[in-house]
Amino acid sequence: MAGERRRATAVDVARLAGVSQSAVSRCFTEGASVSAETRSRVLEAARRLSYRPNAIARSLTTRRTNLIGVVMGDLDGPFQPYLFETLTRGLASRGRQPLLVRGDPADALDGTAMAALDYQVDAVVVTAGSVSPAAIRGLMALGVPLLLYGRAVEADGVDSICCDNPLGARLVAQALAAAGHRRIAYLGGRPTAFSEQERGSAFRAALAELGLPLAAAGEGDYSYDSGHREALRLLAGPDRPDALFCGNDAMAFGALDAARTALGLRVPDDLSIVGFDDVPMAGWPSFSLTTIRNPVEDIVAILLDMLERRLADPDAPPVLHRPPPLLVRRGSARL
Amino acid sequence: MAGERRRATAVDVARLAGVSQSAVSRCFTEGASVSAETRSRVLEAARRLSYRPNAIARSLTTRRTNLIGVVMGDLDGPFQPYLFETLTRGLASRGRQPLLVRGDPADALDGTAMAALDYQVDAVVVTAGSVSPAAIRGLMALGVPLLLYGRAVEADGVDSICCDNPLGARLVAQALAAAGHRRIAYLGGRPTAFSEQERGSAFRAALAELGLPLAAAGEGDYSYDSGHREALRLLAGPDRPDALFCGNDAMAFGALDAARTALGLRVPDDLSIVGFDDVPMAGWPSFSLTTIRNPVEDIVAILLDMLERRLADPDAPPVLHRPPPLLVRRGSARL
DNA sequence: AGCGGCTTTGCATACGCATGCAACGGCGCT
DNA sequence: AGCGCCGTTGCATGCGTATGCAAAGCCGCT
Repeated sequence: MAGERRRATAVDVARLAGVSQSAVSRCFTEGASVSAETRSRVLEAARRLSYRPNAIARSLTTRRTNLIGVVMGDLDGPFQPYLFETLTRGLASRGRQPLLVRGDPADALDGTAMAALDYQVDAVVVTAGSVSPAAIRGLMALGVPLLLYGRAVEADGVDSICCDNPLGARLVAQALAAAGHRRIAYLGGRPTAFSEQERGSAFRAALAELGLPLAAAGEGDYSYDSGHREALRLLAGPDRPDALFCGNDAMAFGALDAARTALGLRVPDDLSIVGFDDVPMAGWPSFSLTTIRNPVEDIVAILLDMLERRLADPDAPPVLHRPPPLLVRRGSARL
Repeated sequence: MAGERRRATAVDVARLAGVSQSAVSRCFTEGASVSAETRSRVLEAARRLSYRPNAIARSLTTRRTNLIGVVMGDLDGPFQPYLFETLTRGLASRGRQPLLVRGDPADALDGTAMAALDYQVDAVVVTAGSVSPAAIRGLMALGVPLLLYGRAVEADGVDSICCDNPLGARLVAQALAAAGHRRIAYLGGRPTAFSEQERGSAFRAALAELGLPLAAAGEGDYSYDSGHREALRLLAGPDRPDALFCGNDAMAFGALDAARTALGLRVPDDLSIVGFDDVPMAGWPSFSLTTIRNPVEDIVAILLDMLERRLADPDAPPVLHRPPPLLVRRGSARL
């Protein structure tokens, strides 16, 4: 019963059920022509042999693996796991298998990573924030549908969805200005990240439009540690900023800890801190982080629809979605 | 160049290079017999056609997919992503592809989850904390090597590795008692989880040995929210505990927030809080959580060795590892 | 009874690759 | 020159499944 050395094949089932291998195959193929009696005989035989169709062999003839390559970077911060969780659940619920492709280190996709694509994935979804443009081109050259999350690219057969970063940055600038902050600082993430490029430049532009200078600027890497470190630097000087906008929540948490614990500042009385993403942790009382909500669930839902559409018609025109983010007011900013 | 409708096959490469398909295959097979000249001609042709061997087709004949099924539950807490990250990196570095199998809901593996196993994974690694014993048996019946993380099971062809939970729980009990705590409470995780069963009973036993009563007990589900909720309940009564041991870090964070923010308690002066796992966040100043270190990196390293060993010899005797955890003293407990 | 149309079935083949086997060629040896 | 050996190559086949095609069976109809 347990631990057969060799898994049963369709031929084994066919023999047991007294039918041809084709008949067995048809019993496991949606919409194939089989009589009710044959089907039940076959299914019974299959059950007795614990037979399940070999997805690998099947995909060889159908030219569909049902595998979706998911390119992602580190799961270090709180955001990536949240996104990954949502995405893989969604894929599973649509009957697709996520196949992990590790990215990030050096922003390039090395051999090990690309090896995953040898499994003939039906499509590739890129969620890693900083995959180099060269790597993206490499993926495009693969001749496989490509879905990009978190960046906007215009190219044939490439769909992308990316929260409206500039809008999010503007919302923060306007809210801070309206609340009377005058010495506003910005802590950016990894400069190679698309989201950083959009958020940083839009925030600067919005401040300029409002007639406010940028009091100080730091460069982190989207990690808690970098947020902590840069906040210490930005807040140490004489003209301490009265507000700090961080490129993501993880850095905002680091900044929050630095401000309160290391510098003894009161948040939001002495300093307003605003993040970006609204990860689940942002709502924890320890942080109560005011932030921009990156509507992950909505985005993933749309992404999955885009995926199905693209799989159904590889030649469909490329699509770009930019869902709007939202300012979530909690306790870390005086707004 | 970009976006060929059909990927090049070994036959295409063979034609271009003027050799047989076998020769092409051998050029991509480690240790096969090919002359230097043929190899370079073939590799050049392969490059021009962007040819990469089809891993699916290859596995059909080699009977090895290089895919490792990874059964995991939610990535909600801080621990699972940390573990998953470490594990998938390790797998990738050994040239293996993780194929995700979603578990948890109802502790069972539903059809969608099992479908992943139709891809002929070479082995299955279970990391989900609460997969029902029935589901485990189902996996064993698959006839595929099974590696269990976080639980101990004795069965042929099943290896397991699991941090020494009883030892961890004892360390906490002893440290709390030695520091003079007398009203010690315990907040357990999901009762169906193996780790909870070990931690809970060992903690109770250790307290009893030390001659201390269990001041109060709560039942959470390993989530931050449940930690918050149960802490409020446990700490509300008249004889407030002076120490609280939580079944994992996530619940400890929730308890910490509840104690400090909602109840206005000073930690560790009014109340000591100890967690289990030592996730990266535990070191953040906001929490500075005293906790038991679950040596994830070491465990994954051992797990990967066990995996290789098992793949090399499916009939090797089963192995059980119980690496010892360690008490990490930070600021959340008066020890 | 005879016929056309529909459903069900099996046969044969293809999917892309790895590999056993035999054939071939070059080499050093006697 | 003749022999045997080894490195290299191609041929043929098999992995487990899906599917086009034709044969077979069944039905209701005239």
